[in-house]
Amino acid sequence: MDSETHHIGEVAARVGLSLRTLRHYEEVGLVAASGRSDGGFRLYTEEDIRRLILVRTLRPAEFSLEELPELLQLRARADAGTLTDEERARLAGFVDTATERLRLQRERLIAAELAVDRLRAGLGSTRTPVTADGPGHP
Amino acid sequence: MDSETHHIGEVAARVGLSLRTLRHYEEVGLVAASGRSDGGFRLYTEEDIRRLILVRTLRPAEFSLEELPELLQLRARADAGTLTDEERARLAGFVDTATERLRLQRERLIAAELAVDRLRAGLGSTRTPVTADGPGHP
DNA sequence: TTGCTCCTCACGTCACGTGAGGTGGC
DNA sequence: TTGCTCCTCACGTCACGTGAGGTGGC
Repeated sequence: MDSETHHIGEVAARVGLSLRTLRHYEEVGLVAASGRSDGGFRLYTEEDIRRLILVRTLRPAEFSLEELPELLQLRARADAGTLTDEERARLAGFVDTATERLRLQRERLIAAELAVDRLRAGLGSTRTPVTADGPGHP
Repeated sequence: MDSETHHIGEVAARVGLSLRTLRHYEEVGLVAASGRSDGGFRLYTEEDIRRLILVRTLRPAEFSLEELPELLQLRARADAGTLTDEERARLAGFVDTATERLRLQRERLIAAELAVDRLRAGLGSTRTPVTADGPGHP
């Protein structure tokens, strides 16, 4: 069961990452396709895809591709209920770091939205070199 | 008036960018210090600093350092009320692009926050390798 | 005069993008 | 057999980080 596999193009489209990004994730040992076809095509399982989605989802927390494997491993062990005290502390550290970074991102996002709103407002003041007639070409 | 200038260290601290970033922005022609001391120290005016803050604020909209000068120029002309129709259209394009990107960022941020919340929840289930006694070494 | 701040190279890094040239699969 | 998809190099890019070696300013 669960022998359903998928080619890289389909996976890239589904998870919203580029082919190059998927290959890069494999190069650096973050997410590898579980198998290969006889011809050498990468074959991704649904499990692989879930891992890719989790990685993509966590990216705004700005973890490097190098530290994500440990985080994913800790998460798996947490789900399995097999965390040691030390691992629990490590995972808590990741969560704290992520939380703080996301808080910062939210602040910056709000500031950026405000700035763009002001830009749009500046656009609104239709003040093309004012001649006798207003704007609006009938 | 307004002859108040500031050294790069003070500016970096105020705007929350690194020294290297400020120098890089000057290298690529995005924001240059208006002056230099006799000894060659960069001297930033309050106007320079406002420009830096605007750049930093707009960064979540993912404009490249190369396209920001045009955007800032258009904004200045919008404020001055001297936009041509073509410039107004360009600026509107920037605003639309920015708006869409920020919308995406917000979506991703929310997804990331949820994922981190789930990670934290996984931490909560205190289930260290269950022997007869619970956790907590006295 | 002592530090702390600043300077200019210039190479390194991270996360991919972008062809170049070649093959697999329905 | 024709395309479309995939493959592996391998160099390029963007936005800086990180010393190395040297000087300015209160």
